[in-house]
Amino acid sequence: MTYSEKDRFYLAVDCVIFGFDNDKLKLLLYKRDFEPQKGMWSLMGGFLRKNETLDDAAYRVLARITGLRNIYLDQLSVFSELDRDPADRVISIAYFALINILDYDQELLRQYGAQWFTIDELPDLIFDHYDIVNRALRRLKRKAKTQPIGFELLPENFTITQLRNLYEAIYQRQIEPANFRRKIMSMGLLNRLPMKDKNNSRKGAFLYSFNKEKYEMLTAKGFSFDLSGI
Amino acid sequence: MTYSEKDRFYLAVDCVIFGFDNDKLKLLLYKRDFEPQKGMWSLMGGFLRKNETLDDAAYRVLARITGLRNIYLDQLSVFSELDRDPADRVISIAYFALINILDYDQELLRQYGAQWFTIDELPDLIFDHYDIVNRALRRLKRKAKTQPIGFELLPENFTITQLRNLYEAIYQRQIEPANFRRKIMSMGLLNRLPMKDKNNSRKGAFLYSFNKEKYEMLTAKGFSFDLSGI
DNA sequence: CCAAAAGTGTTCACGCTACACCCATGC
DNA sequence: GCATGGGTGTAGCGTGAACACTTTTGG
Repeated sequence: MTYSEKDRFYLAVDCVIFGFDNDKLKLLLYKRDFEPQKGMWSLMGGFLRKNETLDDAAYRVLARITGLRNIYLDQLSVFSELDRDPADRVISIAYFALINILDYDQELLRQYGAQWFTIDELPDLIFDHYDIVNRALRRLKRKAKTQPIGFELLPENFTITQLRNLYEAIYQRQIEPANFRRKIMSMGLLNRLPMKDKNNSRKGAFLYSFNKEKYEMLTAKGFSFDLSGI
Repeated sequence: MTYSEKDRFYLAVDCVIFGFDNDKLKLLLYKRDFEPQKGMWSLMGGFLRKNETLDDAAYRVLARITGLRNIYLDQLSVFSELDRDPADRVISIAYFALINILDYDQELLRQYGAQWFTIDELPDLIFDHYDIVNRALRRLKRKAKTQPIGFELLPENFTITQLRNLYEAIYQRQIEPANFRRKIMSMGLLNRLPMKDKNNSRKGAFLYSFNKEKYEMLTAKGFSFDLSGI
């Protein structure tokens, strides 16, 4: 081999999996099932294998715990501190994933000892996983302003109020309902459905779905999703 | 070792090195000095070693070609396609670096066959390095709006016009001089020096330096650098 | 005095903010 | 008919865009 004299390393992917439940942003964690630190809470992860890319590995890990494919997944960054894993040198590529919390496979979660935690009530995590989560949160906040990734966290159909609650959870502050509604509607990316959700009011709130095709069409024409001024 | 049955991989860092020369954004490339593709233009790179972090490796690579330390350096992303390097599976962590083009060590550059290229007149590059450059450019455009990284590309002292030329090069469009000046001055991050630069006008333009201490102080108080509305 | 770049003033339009107000409906 | 969340109207303010204008000084 050309590079045979060079060092080689173990590579892992670790996934920060976000979900949104009513009005709280949540994180999916699981109890690590091998040494070291077996039994501690951890991000869902796994080692990279010879014949897959890092994205492949991340999707594999996610599918294993959630049973889901076609999840929103984004590479976050690499963590390579020498002693981040006390057992051996492992370089971790962190990913962050957004999933609709209602979609996951309950049975799989139980099997893996996985659990959803509210973002500001996290347990202790192994290694540098807490740093990774913080970085993922920063990334989520940044990206949610300029890309329509929020919809990945909601069910197919949602009310404007639900959407606003999601952004309030991400940015941890109140958003003026009237202005938020106008802003999001003015982009013309939501399809209004003929049904109303009457769980929260007598009047009922219209349900909407995100028009991904229109978003892609507009994006190709130079449109940019932008909620920075909310 | 705990993980002995797992696969291990070669890891490389590749650095996208930006510089700014008068009114053009430039990239530092070098002629690859080992097989495969020896003699082709390439990003400056190297393999990760056992006892260093990825950041260490990137600084080592940069110091080798430029002779500089204390360079602005930022992790970009990981490239792990199976066949990106035809010789063997190598996973590359791309970095992007910003340097003041006047600072570099000419002798080292000559020694390594390195050369500055204008960003829109790049030669053919090995492997996926062109993709890496494109990603770095996008990152630079994004980051320059919300962080004062432009100053890394300029000499210690600069005129407002030079600063504007830099942003025009990054965003590849004209910026209204009057509005740019007001915007940048309103942040209060520039120290005006008692000297004028008379190279470009009879009247002369005041030189300024970036007040990093003040930036950090303001940032701690919640201030955000923001040129998004330029 | 004049050219040419540095730097200032001013108007306009647009978009966010804040808050008042109307709407629909189950009880 | 009234309480409740859904949804609309609107005045005011801040800021970017555009461009006219003033300043400085070497030739």
